[in-house]
Amino acid sequence: MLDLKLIREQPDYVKQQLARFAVEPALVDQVLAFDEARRQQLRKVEDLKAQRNAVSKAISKMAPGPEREAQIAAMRAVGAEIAALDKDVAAIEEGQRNAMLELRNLPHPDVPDGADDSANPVIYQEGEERTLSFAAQPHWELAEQLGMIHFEQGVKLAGSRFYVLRGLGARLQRATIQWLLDLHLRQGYTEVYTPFVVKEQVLWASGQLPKFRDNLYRDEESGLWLVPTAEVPLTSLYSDDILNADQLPIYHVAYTPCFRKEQLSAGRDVRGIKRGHQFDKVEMYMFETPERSYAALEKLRSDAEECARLLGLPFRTKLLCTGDIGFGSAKTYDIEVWAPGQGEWLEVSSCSNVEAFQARRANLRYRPEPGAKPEFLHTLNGSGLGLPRTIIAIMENYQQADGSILVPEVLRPYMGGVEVIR
RNA sequence: GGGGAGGUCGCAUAGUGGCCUAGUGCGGCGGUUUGCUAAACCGCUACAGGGGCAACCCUGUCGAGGGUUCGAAUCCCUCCCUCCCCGCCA
Repeated sequence: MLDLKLIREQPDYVKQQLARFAVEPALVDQVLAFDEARRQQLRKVEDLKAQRNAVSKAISKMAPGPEREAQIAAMRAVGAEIAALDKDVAAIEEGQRNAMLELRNLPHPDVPDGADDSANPVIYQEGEERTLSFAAQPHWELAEQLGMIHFEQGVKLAGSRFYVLRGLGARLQRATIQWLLDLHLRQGYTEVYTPFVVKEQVLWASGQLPKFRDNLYRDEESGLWLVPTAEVPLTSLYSDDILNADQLPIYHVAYTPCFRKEQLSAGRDVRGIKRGHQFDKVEMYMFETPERSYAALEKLRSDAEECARLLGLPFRTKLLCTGDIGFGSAKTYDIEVWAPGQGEWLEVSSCSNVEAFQARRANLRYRPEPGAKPEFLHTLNGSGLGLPRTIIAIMENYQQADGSILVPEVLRPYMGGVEVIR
């Protein structure tokens, strides 16, 4: 959610920034109209309430009689008026909130204009788009030959875009998760294990709703939704709280499965495990002061890059342009690893500073100084890393001419010392 | 699933229709006093919204939402959560 005060005070600036995303300026005017109407009605109803409070108090001290009855009758009328105005105000506030929830975050000055992902500049790269000395196989062939992934069984259990990991395939994923978590602990994050289902409000807070409604699984009976990323529960960990400045920063890391319907990308990436309805991810999440949040974004990015580096995967980092950056984000880096079997760069991490966008939605504040007014804090999120794609890159980069796969050195202790999958 | 007890200010508690502008204690902050510390004493002690240049004033919030009433922490309804007892069970 954007700062209402900013919209009120600099509507033209807000419109101009939103125009970079082809957001209609009328949406901003709509918010302003609601705001004006709200204050107008509020003034009326609050005056009436003050009057009623004062007269009611006077009534309590009056002796029974016609004068008292007259005042009670008068207040009965005022009460009816208040009820009508209260209803009015509530409707206006709901309209305003709904309009506010539809507005995306404003971009950081660094964010370049661009139509789509092809306009994201590469700002850093380690390793290259290498080819192997033999004909590289895509991961779905390698994994099936080695018995690491069973695609048909996944379909049998849950339909298309589900798969079963087996043997060293399952173990490789578990080892990678474990290693990633341990790495992030060393980098200064506190591990968190959250529910994998959440209330609807939690999805509004992180900004998945309203935009991704069709991409989320939910249970009608309980009203609970399956998380599409750990970012969702992590955002609301401290919602409605007021944190003390000395508690900040808070850095969390969480492993969760992620559930996405992927209806929006039906037909894309149907082979292999690149895009499934269920996948695992290790996610980093930061709660920071506004002054430090951009320094924290650089740490987040560097911590995510370290994952790819230590796994020995060629990677590059892009700065997302206006055409590709997420709804809530002010600035986002994507980290991609090279997959020589498929011959493409795979996005394995997306590191974003959403500034106060989620904090406002989650009512998440901190007190800068003892006794000072609470302020919204900044939150950041970044994958570290997304599992299936990391596994794809490991399999495709570490494949041998004979179809076996070397286990990256850092993972071997987590694989019971297994060095080669064959 | 059944039965019972609860949810009040950071914590603990008081409050069964108007004396609540939510009291008291603890903790916390500031001050007085003081060689230093402590004690004692005094004051402050939430969040949101609206009005005003400002001092300040007003509105709302006692788990949430409705209702009754001139007036609700207090009465009624629904829901959520916590604790205890019983039953059932991966």
